[in-house]
Amino acid sequence: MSSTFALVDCNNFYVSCERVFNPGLMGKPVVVLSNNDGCVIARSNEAKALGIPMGAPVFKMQDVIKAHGVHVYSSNYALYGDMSQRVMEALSEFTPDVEIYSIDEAFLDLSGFKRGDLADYGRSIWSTVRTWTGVPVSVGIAETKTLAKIANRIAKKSEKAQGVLDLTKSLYRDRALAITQVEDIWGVGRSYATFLRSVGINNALELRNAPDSLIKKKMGIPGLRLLQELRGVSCYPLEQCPPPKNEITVSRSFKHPLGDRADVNEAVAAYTSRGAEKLRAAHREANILVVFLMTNPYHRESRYFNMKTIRLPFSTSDTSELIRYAHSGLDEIYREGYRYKKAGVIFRDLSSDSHIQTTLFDYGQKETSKEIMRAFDSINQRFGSNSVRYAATGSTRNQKWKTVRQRCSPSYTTNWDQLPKVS
DNA sequence: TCTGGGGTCCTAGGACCC
DNA sequence: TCTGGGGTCCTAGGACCC
Repeated sequence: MSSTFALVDCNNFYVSCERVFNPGLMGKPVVVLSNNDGCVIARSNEAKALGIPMGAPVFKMQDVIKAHGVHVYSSNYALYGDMSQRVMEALSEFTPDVEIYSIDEAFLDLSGFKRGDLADYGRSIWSTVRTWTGVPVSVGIAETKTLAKIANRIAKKSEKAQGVLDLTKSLYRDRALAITQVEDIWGVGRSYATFLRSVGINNALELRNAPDSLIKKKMGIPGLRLLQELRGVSCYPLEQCPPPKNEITVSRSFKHPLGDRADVNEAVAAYTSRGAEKLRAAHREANILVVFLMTNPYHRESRYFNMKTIRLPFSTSDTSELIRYAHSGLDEIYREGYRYKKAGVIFRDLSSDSHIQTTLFDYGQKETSKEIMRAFDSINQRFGSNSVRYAATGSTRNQKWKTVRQRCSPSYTTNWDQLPKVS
């Protein structure tokens, strides 16, 4: 039996979240910025129409923003994360087989459903999510995830589709593929798109009909899978419980470059501490710690990048231990005389925290460390993150490396003090 | 002056071992 | 003259996704 997937994707998600709590933004150009208010990472349709590209540095867009009164927001992840949960809960009403693919997208397995009813079902999903959460979505339905992506994209853009497109009827499929340019296909990025165009493949239909050997040569196994998916043969099944993480990264750019070792030390300690929290939340421990450091890559002169990989003697998620290793790695890569723009830590080769892998002598110590970490996490959970912190992360008043968010909306749904007020 | 963050998968090449 | 073959582990880098 062939499979059927629906892809439900929130329209301009971050902007839509802002609009739910500030309806005055409806119909107006709105953008949401990345950390440090650096780049544009979400745009309303009106902002797209003004030619503001995805990822554009905001300082380059100042003229357009001023001229058209574009509303600008810092990203408010507490709000978006919470809204995302509400959307996903609404989706789970329609089938238990939901894969949360990203903060604003989910795949639904609709394989058991009758073909003729799919579009109606899609419309029902569309209106339910909108009514329950206020967030507009698009729904694409097809035999594979890749085709569902294509259907979704057309559903979002076409007036006629009204937010829902069912491609399981082969009548429409070839036409849909023909109007989908190669760079808009899931799995085709800039470099593959350039290659495909260079061999005369310009849209998804031409790609589907291309010879396997040609694609395999340049795009490898993933390329072959892509061909199969376009032909309606599903290669990517629904993944409901995501496999355990293999890697955890915490890194940030600094608003202003740092030339002082003490500041970089603090930042690295803070990122390590956050990473250790993520490890414990995922019930994982790290065997490898990587610390890295870089100057501003957009500035040609005096560029520096370096990283140090450290294999830990045994796996751990203990904050103070990890900070010690991160600092010792930093010792080896830190060079005086540079102004650093970004640093980070990566935990690799993660193992489960359920088995204790250490020497007999360390056993008692390990138990103590685990208890301290449990207490640390539960205090922060109860009283808000950073209620207790490690001294190495510096005094909050002087953290020069701290990310800046100057135009942030309130945490309407996750903070009692910031609930929306109706007057 | 001002340019995000966090992931995954795949491939190639070197070191090392038997 | 003729200089093996294969496996594993690691790292780096490239490609993609949101």
